[in-house]
Amino acid sequence: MAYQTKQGQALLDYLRDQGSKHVSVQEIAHGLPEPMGTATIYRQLEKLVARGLVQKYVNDRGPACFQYVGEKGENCATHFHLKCARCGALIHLECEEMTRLIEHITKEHGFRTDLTRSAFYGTCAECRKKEEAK
Amino acid sequence: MAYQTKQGQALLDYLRDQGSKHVSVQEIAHGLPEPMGTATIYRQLEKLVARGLVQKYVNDRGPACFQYVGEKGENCATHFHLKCARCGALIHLECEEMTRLIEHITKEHGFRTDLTRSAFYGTCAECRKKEEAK
DNA sequence: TTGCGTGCAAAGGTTTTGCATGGCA
DNA sequence: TGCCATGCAAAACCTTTGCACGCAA
Repeated sequence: MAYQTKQGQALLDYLRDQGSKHVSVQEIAHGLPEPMGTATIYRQLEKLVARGLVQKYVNDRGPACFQYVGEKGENCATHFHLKCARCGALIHLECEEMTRLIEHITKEHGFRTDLTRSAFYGTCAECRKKEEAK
Repeated sequence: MAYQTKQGQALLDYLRDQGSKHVSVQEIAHGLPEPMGTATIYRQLEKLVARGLVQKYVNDRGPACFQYVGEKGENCATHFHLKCARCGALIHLECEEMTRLIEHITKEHGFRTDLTRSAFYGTCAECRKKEEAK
């Protein structure tokens, strides 16, 4: 049903190499060892997102970013993300308080949270220091 | 420093009438009593967002949405939002557990969360029922 | 009178789509 | 061989910008 192509493989390899970094389609196009059509990148990414291997983030400005999150449920579905609106840093948060809250929301409010698609936006510790220094 | 124009007033009135509903620029253009240039809508919205009266949400697909949130700190900065990825419903959540978590993140992780820009994405109670019924 | 706000049209950038061709199974 | 994937170019879309004119202060 789905063919295995060298483009698809190259893209997945590339994303995996980036670790938890967020990359845009343009960055991908420049970073790939072999040139690849933009349309192909978009179409492949769509498949990877559908398979749950890649996470898509949309930004207020500029292009969307993509991040490799590994096999389904392997990592980013079990913890939470804090995204700094100032420097763009993505902080992975694994803490008990968080887990407890998600459970609370599921049980008391009937809302099933999708951790791979949710994040808190705000200011990270680093940037807070910079702001206060001003 | 900032002029008061009838366009600006009309836009604010319109948004206030929509309550906590999310509307796109196109919906605004169609909903306003008097026609208004698209560029003006965007420019006015930018100002309202900067003033904290309006909140902007970017979506995976399609145009961004805007929501009236009232005077600074009046309401949506004090509680949290759950957004259903299936039906688009926006649920306003005011609960102690949530407040406690935000405090925890601020103190223990040094991250200052901006509640007006953060939301949990997932499936609401209504849609979960529908899914289970299938 | 000053200069910000408006409206139109054009530009800009990102993402999608159509279609002929290429390559996997 | 049958069909999905690719690539190119064009289209579609949302949003921003330039510029002349209008209007608030």
